[in-house]
Amino acid sequence: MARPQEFETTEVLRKAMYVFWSKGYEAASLTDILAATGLSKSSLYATFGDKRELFLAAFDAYRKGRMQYLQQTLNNGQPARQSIETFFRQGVAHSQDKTRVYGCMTANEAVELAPHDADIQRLVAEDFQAIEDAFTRAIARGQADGSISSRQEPRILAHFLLVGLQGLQVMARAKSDRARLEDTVTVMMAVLD
Amino acid sequence: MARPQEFETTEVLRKAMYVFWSKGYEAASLTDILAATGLSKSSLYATFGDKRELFLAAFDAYRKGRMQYLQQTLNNGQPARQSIETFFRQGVAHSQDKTRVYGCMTANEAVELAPHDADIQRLVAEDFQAIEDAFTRAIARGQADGSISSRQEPRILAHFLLVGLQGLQVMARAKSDRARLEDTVTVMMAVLD
DNA sequence: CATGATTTGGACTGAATAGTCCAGAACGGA
DNA sequence: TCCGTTCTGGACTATTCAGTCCAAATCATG
Repeated sequence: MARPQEFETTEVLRKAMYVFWSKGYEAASLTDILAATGLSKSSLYATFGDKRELFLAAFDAYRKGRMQYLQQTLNNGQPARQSIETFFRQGVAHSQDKTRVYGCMTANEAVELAPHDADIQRLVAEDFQAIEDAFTRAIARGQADGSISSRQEPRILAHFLLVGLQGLQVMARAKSDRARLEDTVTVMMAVLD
Repeated sequence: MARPQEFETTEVLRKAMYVFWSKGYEAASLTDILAATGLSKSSLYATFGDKRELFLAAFDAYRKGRMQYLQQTLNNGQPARQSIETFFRQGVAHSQDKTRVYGCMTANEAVELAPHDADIQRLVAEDFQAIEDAFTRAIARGQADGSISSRQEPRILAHFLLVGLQGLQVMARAKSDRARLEDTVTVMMAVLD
């Protein structure tokens, strides 16, 4: 029974997320975020609280979106090995798309904030764990469907893929050469044989 | 024929490097650096120029020191495979040492600065290239001395190790579990077989 | 059309930031 | 001892930062 909000909360959060993802927490000023979202300071503070709270909401949105994409790709109906390879190949392709943000926000925050912020460290660890779990399930499936011939424990292979993924994200963020990243994905996939 | 400096330039640079390495460029304030080095503002500005110049000098010192350590470890007289494994095992061990800075400064700057700073991007790329080159030489040596049985191109294996190294550095910076990192090193080394 | 709840823009604050500058201390050389 | 050069501490500036606050605009409801 009063004036309605002039913006879509989730849309604004998505735009703020891109700013944090692209620039990092410290380098993303409120001015940047206001410009990207088009909100006024009062609206932003009323809706999301302070910068840290906004960041936590944005990081949460990032992780949710990413996990959904990961799950979807790993369960796309193909044999597990191909699903995994598709995920990595698409990641490398995205890393060359100039319209996208380079790298992975979780890896960025692992580097920028985790060492000095216990809350972030926990969130990052949870996200790493979730990625590892998803890989673990995919690998177990691949060992069952015959697409993965390695008999190594799925969890160990999954952690290896997680580490490789983070490495690729760092390289991608530094705008590394695509062909080399592709070669490395090939080497990584061969570990599953 | 005048008053001498009261500090050792290289020692001060080393201390400043640790601040940047630990906190990142943005989060490392001049106040932090002055406290860590014990210098006054005038001395710091007179000796190193502004914050960016100081950072570049510190980053340079980091890369030099790190490359020296890498070369030394990769050429420690053992068969190449063991040299490489020693390098990774020591890296994981260091990542658990609370008196040390977590992670790798090059990986940190790849994440924080490279996407928006062409100079840093170039320095990071050069450093990655230098690491890859060192791995390439070690792998070629290992294929010659029989310790590495994979006949895959040394450069491709080297880039794989580089990506794995960056991934381990990210995980280490987020204080990941040591046992899992060790398992992943084992998987990575198996790629050389 | 009037009321009242809610949003919004923008002025404002206090703290922290990088960087400048200079007066005076400190010291080597004569 | 004195001179001249260099170093050093700290005051100072201008800017940017996150965050607060309130008056005015806005809109659903009656």
